[in-house]
Amino acid sequence: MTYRGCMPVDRREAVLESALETFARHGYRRTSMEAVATAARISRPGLYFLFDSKAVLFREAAAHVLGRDLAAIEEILGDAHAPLADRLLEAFDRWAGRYVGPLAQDVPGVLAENPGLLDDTATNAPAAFERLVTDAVSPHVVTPGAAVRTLLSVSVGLKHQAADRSEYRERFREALEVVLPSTE
Amino acid sequence: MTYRGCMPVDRREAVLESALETFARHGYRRTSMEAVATAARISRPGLYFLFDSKAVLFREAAAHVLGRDLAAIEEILGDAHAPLADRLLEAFDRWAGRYVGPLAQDVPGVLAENPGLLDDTATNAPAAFERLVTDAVSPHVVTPGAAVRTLLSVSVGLKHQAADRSEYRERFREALEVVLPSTE
DNA sequence: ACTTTACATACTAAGCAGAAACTGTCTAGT
DNA sequence: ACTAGACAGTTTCTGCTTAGTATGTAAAGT
Repeated sequence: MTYRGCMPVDRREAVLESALETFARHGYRRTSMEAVATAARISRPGLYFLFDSKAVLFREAAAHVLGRDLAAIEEILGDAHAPLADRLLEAFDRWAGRYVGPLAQDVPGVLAENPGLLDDTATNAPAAFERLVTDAVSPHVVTPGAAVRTLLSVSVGLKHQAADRSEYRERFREALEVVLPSTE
Repeated sequence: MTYRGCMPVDRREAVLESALETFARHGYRRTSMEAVATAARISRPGLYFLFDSKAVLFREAAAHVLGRDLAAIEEILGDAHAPLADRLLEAFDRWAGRYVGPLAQDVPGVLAENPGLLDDTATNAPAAFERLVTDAVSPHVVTPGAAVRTLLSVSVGLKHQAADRSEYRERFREALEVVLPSTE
């Protein structure tokens, strides 16, 4: 967006990513700016130089990471060469599967627990994801809306049922075979 | 089991049902034996006459209610006249849908929060439900296991997504249409 | 087959003061 | 374009005391 710095890779982005990681690990409230600064290898006043407050930092970190994920998902789904089921599996894995399991840090969790801190980008991200998936599914299925809503429910359910990411992927692939009747 | 009383309807059963209702409303820990006794319209020492301890009462209440539910579900699914989708909708509604929403008391919740208090009947109830559903689905579907596991994931997901029971039912019916390709 | 009353023991919730930690800011330095 | 250090004001945590409540048992009654 605007000019921000002199580093080869924008420093703000690196800080945003490590910040959300830290927030996700311990929760928003229990994560101190000191901890975020240490994880980003800068000083705490330096962190306040980059972001006006803890709330702003969290808001921007959430928007940044969700934006990245949605962009990656859009690219995955746009690759018309791959089979639809494969694209959907990778899209849902990126959206939800990678956050499944006790080892994974729960990014969606920390976002859900602090809805008041999020901006429109973050709030609308789930709807944006649903639209991306619907667009990808539409050409292949008779009732895309119902199919996508069902897949979203499966994903939410698996997030609670699956013990880890690989189980999420296995079970979601199975669901895709059930929901997409021999597409292709 | 042993001889228990003189009432036309076994008093223990009435107590068990009102007890689980009370436990579900406030949680196990925060429900006093006094509250259970009052809800059952007996005295607290009278409650101890019927059940040796609070833990035993909870265990038996859970087993009793789950047994009732599974019996009702078995009957619903066994009615071969009704279309499969209708039977499945009613079965899942009874198993999960009726507990969706802020007004509903969360029986599954209080069971999940106190796993150490449950006996085998209660612990095995989810597996028993899955078997009942699988048996009902098997004659109509090529991959019954996958279809049932998917429906279970949808149900878990909807429990978190749906605002109330009627939304659960609508969305689950939609999922049934997606999963069961024009059965019948 | 229960009820009422009562009791010992254990747990838990409430309040509260002191300690600690956190946020946001500032200054001085490089 | 930052770092180091420090500071005021506020929020959170900790340990403690005390009061309230819960469990399980028992006695006596109907």
